[in-house]
Amino acid sequence: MLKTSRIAPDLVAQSPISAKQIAAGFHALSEPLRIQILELLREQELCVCDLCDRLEVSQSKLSFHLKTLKEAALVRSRQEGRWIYYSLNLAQFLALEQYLSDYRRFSQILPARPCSDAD
Amino acid sequence: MLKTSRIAPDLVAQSPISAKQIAAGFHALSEPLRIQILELLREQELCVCDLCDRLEVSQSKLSFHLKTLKEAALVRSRQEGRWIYYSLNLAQFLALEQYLSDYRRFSQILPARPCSDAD
DNA sequence: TTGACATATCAATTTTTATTGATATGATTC
DNA sequence: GAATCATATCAATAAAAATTGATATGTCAA
Repeated sequence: MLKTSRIAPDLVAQSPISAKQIAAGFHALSEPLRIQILELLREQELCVCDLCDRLEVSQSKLSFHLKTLKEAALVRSRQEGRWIYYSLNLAQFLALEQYLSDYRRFSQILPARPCSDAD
Repeated sequence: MLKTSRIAPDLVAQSPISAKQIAAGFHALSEPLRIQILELLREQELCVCDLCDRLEVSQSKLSFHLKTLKEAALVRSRQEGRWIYYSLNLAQFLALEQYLSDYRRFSQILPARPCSDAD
């Protein structure tokens, strides 16, 4: 059985996510650099300059991808003085996870029917 | 608490998925028409001509997107006479779902640290 | 074995996304 | 307020993905 941990209280009871948000979310997850960014943010909140250093990419490039991630709601940002800290928005990860799990849980997978015999 | 159903026996114990497969999977999920295809396949296995009819899209276009989905292992195909039936590959949905759930389950989310103070 | 059908593939084009370098914005320090 | 630093945005270009129409491949039925 899948080892599913309990879900933290601040992650439950999200409003239903739109198809557009779903697509944006998966799109944001489909780029290697963005995945690297997310992996780093798993460990801790980071400011843009730290991400630049660790990933060895230009600031402008990073800014572009952070924007994509933020628009997809996968990350949040927070300003502190002149730094802007980025962190994961786990609620959105959960929303995408649940979208996928619905396939597994609610798909019928009927046996084949003769083609063009559909209702 | 999340209502997680038991996982069917044929879905467990997958070999670890590569980063490339993850990215390809999410990329395949990031396009509206491909999402529509998957939604239709949730209900039943379908041949290309049925999908064409239902989605009102050209055969060549559909073929292109089906290839993307297949390369991402989200769907399978099976030939029967001159028809090719497509169906969901739920194991891959599960793999992506688990990739996402690891974020939720194993991310630390430490409080901010002063920028550039990293080890 | 010919003709019709289902699907895949290809080449050309269009559209979308990403990269780059330069500049703008806004906060901080002197 | 001038200089500096962190970050965002912009315009131009490059690269990747999608669309289209045409053609190829393989199956079936007559």
